[in-house]
Amino acid sequence: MNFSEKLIGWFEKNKRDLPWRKTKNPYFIWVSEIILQQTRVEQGLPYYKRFIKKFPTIKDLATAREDDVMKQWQGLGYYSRARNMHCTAKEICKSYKGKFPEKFEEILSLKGIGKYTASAISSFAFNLPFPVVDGNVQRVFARIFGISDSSGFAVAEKKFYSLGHKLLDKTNPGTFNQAIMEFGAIHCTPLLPKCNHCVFSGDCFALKTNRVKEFPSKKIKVKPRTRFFYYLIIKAGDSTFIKKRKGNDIWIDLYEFPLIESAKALSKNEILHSAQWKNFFGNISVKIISISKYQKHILSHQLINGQFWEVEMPSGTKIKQALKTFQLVKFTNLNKFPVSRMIEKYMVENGEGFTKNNRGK
DNA sequence: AACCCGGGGGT
DNA sequence: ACCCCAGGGTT
Repeated sequence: MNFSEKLIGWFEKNKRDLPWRKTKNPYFIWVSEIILQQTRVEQGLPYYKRFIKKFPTIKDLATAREDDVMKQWQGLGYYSRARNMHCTAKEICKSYKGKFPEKFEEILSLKGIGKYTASAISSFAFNLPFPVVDGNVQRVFARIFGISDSSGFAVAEKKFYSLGHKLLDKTNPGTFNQAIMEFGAIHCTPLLPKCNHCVFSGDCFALKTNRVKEFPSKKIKVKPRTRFFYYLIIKAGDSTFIKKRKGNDIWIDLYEFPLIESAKALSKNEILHSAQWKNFFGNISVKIISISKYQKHILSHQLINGQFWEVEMPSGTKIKQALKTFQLVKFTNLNKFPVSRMIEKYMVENGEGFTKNNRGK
């Protein structure tokens, strides 16, 4: 048996029953691939079901409001994925009459679709012979063939794609690609791979040399940056101020409360005398209703300490220019706006009229 | 080529 | 505390 026969033999016995494996609709496959980038199947599955129900066709997605698209993504992370999908849906309507392109180069040219996703869609939906190389495939290849180059670098990438092209079953690329990723995801796992009963046990370099733990070689990780976010929940009757995040930072296009940010922890006094506080309130005396404990919010690359201040401005206060750049929104309407997990968690526990995003189970 | 972008779950 | 995940865009 060759590589592909062993692999697909294993796949047919062990594959999971997943909704995107039952369709050839390139739009559904695209949605699933984007959701599953850097995201586990169990976490992405409810989002996938909700997303294609809310936006059943490319046109539905293209004509949706940005806030509605972001709301569907709320809590998933890497929000540029949602922005890029929205943009690409519009592009497909404009340049391809709403029909998903069927050529690899066309698919690859779309925003948010790189080499991996273009290969996945091409092979799954159109049975084109492009090998997928994701984290799973790299781990499987690294172990079986003893590739010690650190993944993420050009040399390693060339070796992985070269192997992929060589081993790919050209008569059935879609099944081969799904099989090798599934094999990495549930058999040749990062920790505790099931080497004692493996179809490649006779071929695997790492196993034969008793060096499974050394493959794939680890990449150097960056030290996360620490930040302190002080969010002001300003009570103005039954309303409060929010604004969409912009710029070149995390959580772009999600909404948040007026924010005082610092690279180090600030005391209550430091906040009350900060330039940012004065920018919002000037010298008027604001009533502080409550100050929450720090909420630690961990991202892969940042550690954010969030603190929520509930404050009330004296009635009849003239609103400073800084606050005029915000939207005044009723507490009961906060649910309509996509927010980060950190804000969602706080509001679910303490906010008025805010319920958890319905993301299934 | 290096850096940036979230969040969750496993160990 | 550390690991990893069906990666892609920007600089």
